[in-house]
Order: sequence, then structure tokens, then C-alpha cells
Amino acid sequence: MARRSDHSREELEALAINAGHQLIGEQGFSHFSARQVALRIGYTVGTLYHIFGSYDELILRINAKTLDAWYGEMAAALQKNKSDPMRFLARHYLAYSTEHYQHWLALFEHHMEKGRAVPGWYREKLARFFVLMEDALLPRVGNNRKKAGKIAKVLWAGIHGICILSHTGKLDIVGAQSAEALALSLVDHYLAGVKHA
Amino acid sequence: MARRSDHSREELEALAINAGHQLIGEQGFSHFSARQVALRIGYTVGTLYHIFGSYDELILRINAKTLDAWYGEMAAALQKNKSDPMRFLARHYLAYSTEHYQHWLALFEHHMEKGRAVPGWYREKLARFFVLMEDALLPRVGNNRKKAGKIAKVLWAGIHGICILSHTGKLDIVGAQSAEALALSLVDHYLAGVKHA
DNA sequence: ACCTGAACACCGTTCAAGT
DNA sequence: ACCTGAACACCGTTCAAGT
Repeated sequence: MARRSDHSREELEALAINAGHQLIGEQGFSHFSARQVALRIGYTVGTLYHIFGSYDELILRINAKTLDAWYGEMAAALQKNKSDPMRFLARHYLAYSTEHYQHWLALFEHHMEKGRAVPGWYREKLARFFVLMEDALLPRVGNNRKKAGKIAKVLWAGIHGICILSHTGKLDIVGAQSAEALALSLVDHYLAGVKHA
Repeated sequence: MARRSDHSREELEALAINAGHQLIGEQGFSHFSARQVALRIGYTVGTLYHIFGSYDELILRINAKTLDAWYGEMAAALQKNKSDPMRFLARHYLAYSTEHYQHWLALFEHHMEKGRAVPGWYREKLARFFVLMEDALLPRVGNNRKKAGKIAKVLWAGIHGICILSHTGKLDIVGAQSAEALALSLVDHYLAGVKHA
């Protein structure tokens, strides 16, 4: 066997990442497996390990595809947006996590194997999201980047918390506010509180 | 084989739940398995399925043990606390999630098998946490329970978001504020914003 | 009624052996 | 150099068969 050379290494990488991305969208991260990716692209699991080295790396590359697509969409929409950028970003986060639920969830369900750190190239893709909000916040805080950074973190993390608890059914156990109402309440009142401080 | 009757059904349940709880503490939820629980208590996997019916049910019972212990500790500590109850709860959440990281994480990493809903008895155990904060908030909002409920949700979810992103290394990619600083900023400014609204 | 053992259909990971 | 096939050590789930 072997040495098919039907595809170059780059083609094979793209093939696997696209198939994996599709599989997550169809079945969710919990049912995702490298073996199914291999099956779908017509290669064996061994080949995937030859290319990606590990399951973690394969997932990271698939999640990176999600992050790239999401960031592009978010940045473009933010530029066109005429209303309050903070409210816009909160709404956008909720909408994206709903419309691309499986891909969004995979970003947070995957954890590196014990001992391994998230690689720098992946961390940078995450950082861009914070920077996007940070930049939008700068005019509000007298161009104080440190202050904007802290606010961006609190708001991103807060919106994420509302989002993840809402999607996993842990927020509707008492009362019945929508995730959007909660996220907008967070944005409005937190920013108002910061202003009055 | 069979019909050992070394333990009653109740004893067996407790045995499995305790062993499972211990296993999660030792190896984390991602390496947890029903087979290891069976091995540790000296029964077979079949017996666990006979008792619990499914993997989901076993995990729910183990997570319920965590929720009960946590709630008891939190409620008792809140009563003794003399400072601001909201700041106290934020700090307590962060501290508990750090000190009992694996058990805390298991609460949020487990998802029901597709189609199955979280049972009512488990949802009630979750609801108590919201009620705890709601009650502490009531004096601040003129005993308006609906308003307190909304604030409690935003704060719990927000603190949770800061907590989960912090523990999974997704908050320290830019800048360097501690999770506690972010959580206290959220509590202080959000509440201030609500007040000024 | 209770419990086992074995089977089924899966996993991630490794690697000698072929081309 | 590239790729396979098979093996290893695991999973959750089911169930006929024993006591």
C-alpha cells in the first residue's frame, strides 16, 4: 500500500479540515471523531496522525477555521453598524452562537490533552476578538487602552457566560428572561456603572 | 453468576456515586468512565446500568453530590459573612471553582445525550444557587423579586463566564487582570449601573 | 431479582510493513 | 516519503445466561 499521492500535503490538510468542520456542524463536537474524518476523505486514521500529529492539533485547525470565518463576519458587520457598537457585539455574539451552535460550542468544549498548552497561533486568533471590542471601547474611556481592555474582558466573558448557560438550559430554570435581554442588561448597566465610577 | 447481595440497592448507589465523585476529583471529567467506577467498587459495568439506567443518570447523580456539598458550604458561609453579599458570592464562586476545579468543571462539561432533557430534580438543585443570590439582592431592589431575579442571572452567568474562560486559559491571552479583579469589577459596576438607571 | 461475562460498535494512538 | 492495516488499550450499551 501507500504512496498514493492523490493529493499534496496541503490539499490533504484542507480536505481533512473541511470534512471535520462539516462533521462538527452535522453531528456536534461530542460525536466528532478523527476516524470519521478519515472515512469521509477516503484516507485512514494513520494518515491524519501523520499530517496533524495528534487529535488536539486536528481540532485546533478545525476550530481555527471557525474563528477565522466568525472574525471576518463580525469585523465586517461591525464596520457597517451604525448603532451602539457594544450592543451590536453582544447581539452578534448571541446570534452567531445560535446560528452556528455546533461550531461555536466546539470552540469551548475542546480542551488540550493534559499538560499541553494552546499554541500561540491559536491564542492570537482568540485575542483578535478582544481587540475588536477594545478598539470600539477606546473613545468611551479617553483612549485608555488598559481600561478598555479590562472592560472588554468583563463584557466578552459576561456575554459568553450568559450565552453558554442559556444554550445548555441552565438559565431558564428560574424566571424567563431571554438571553438577549440579559446580555443587553449587562452591557448597558455595566458601562453605565463604569461611567459613574 | 450473580445475586451476590453484598450490598443493598441503596448501598450500591452510594458506593458508585462516591467512587465516581472521587474519580472525577482525581482524573477529571474527561477521563471519567463508568467502567472505572465499576472496577473501583468491584462490580461490573452491567450492574451500573442496571442501577442507573444510563451514563447520563450516573453523572447527574455524581454532579448532584457536588451541587449539594457546594450549596451547603456557600449558604453557610453567606450567613456568617458580614461584608457585601454580592462581592462575597463572586469571590466564593471563584474560590470554589479553583479549589474543586475538577468537580466544578464536570458540572458544565457534561451534556445530556441528544434529545434527553435534564430532569426536574437536578434543575431544582441548580435553581437554589440563583435563589440564594436573588434573596441577597432583594433589599437592594425594593423587594422586587423579578428585578432581583434578572440581576442574579446576569451576575451568576457573568461570573461564570469569567471563571470558565479564565480557567481554560482564554482570558489571559491579552493583558493580565486576575479573574477576581474582573468579577469584582462586574459586580460593582453592574450594580452601580442598575442603581443609576 | 440480581449480577456477570461476553459481545457489539465504537474511540485515540502507534507503528511495522509495503510501494 | 507516504500511506495502510492491524494492533493496543480503551469507551458506552445491551442482554442471554447463571444463581
